Amino acid sequence: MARRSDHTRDELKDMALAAAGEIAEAEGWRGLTARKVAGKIGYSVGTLYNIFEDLDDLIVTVNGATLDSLYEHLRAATVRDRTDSPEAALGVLATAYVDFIDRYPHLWDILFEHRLPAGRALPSWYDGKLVQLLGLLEDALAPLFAESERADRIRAARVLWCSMHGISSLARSGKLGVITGETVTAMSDQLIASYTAGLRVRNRRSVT
Amino acid sequence: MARRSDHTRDELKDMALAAAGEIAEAEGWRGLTARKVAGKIGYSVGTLYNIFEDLDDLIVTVNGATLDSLYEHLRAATVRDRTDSPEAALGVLATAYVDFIDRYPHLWDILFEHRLPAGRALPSWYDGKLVQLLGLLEDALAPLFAESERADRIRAARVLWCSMHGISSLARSGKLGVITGETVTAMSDQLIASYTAGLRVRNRRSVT
DNA sequence: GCTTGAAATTGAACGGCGTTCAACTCTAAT
DNA sequence: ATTAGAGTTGAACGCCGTTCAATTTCAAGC
Repeated sequence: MARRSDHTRDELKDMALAAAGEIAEAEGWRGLTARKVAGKIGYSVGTLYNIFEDLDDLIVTVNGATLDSLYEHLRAATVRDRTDSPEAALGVLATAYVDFIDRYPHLWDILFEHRLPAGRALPSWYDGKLVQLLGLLEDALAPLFAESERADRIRAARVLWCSMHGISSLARSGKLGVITGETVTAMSDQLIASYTAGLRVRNRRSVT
Repeated sequence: MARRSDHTRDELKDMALAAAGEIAEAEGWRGLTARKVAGKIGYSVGTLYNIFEDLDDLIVTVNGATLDSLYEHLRAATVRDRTDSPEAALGVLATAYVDFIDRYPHLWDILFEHRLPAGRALPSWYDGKLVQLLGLLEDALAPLFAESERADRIRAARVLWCSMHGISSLARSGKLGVITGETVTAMSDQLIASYTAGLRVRNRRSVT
């Protein structure tokens, strides 16, 4: 019931985000509550509402951090495993993507399962982080497109992004029937192989 | 507070499902509560818990009905719009799929957003409904595969199913950047065109 | 027709949730 | 020293899912 000045506003925000991430990863979506986050950082729930608009705002902020670390994870993989074909580059990204989900399954769940209440839009910085991620796919796809086909390349990157998301999402939710880790890999391999083969044909480039 | 025998157990179940569907479609995921469903059918929450194990059980049952009507919607479309190529057949399915989401957006949301608590599995009938739906895709893809390539055909159907789900899901959640209805169509068209083109190339090689 | 046991139904109660806000305490500028 | 304002608290509100003792009715056996 008083000013403490143990931490600055920014420190508080970072602490809350870290705490929320830990709770989410430990207990999943259903366990992430305002009271728990507040308790974990040693403040009352009122203080949490002084930092964040509401729980949705907190979760969206957590998701922003997850997007950042996903980007970093994928970028590191492309740097580590250099490739000489779009197929191989996409394979590296897909592997890293699955790997990320394996490492932070609940953070990934929250990233994509959380929905703002009707009528509320994601903050504007969300788009930037997305563009960054899609950029990795666009780079990988670049050899398949001419300079003038920018729109096609962007669309192809989005399609692949969505498709990978769909495979992972349905697999994780158990809504694809009996699924193993290998099934996911087999499906993403199949997706990349066939989709890029199709792009090559349609863009009239030789299959190498 | 007594036996009423106004309705049989099955009638009650149907009424509850219908009520839940209406509430869900009207107010979305966040508005679907046990008390509201009970109120809408004129019974108390206790009775609801006599019919369903818990809210998750009710939602999963709702989702079963949604899967049925999605199947019926897609099947009707393939019967209505006869086609002569896999590409066209998949186009019809994709259009019907988008159409279904447009008509029952919240039911579709709940179908794919709801997750059972950790450790609980979907009921066994769920798989059957899924197989039925995937069957539609397998049929559409049939001309692209030899009789002996059944596993490949099944996998291709699943990949397409997941991909369409990914596109729709990310579009609906606003997690794809600025998205219009046309973008979704453009992406699904692109997916079908390139993916099938890729399948044609790859299967021509392996078959001949 | 009466008795009786099983099944259906109720609603109050419990603990937890997100969210609000009056009250309080401390900081910093004057 | 005073004071304006920002930080902090926790009780309170109205929801939520879920449980269960109590109550009422039905149907079967007599």
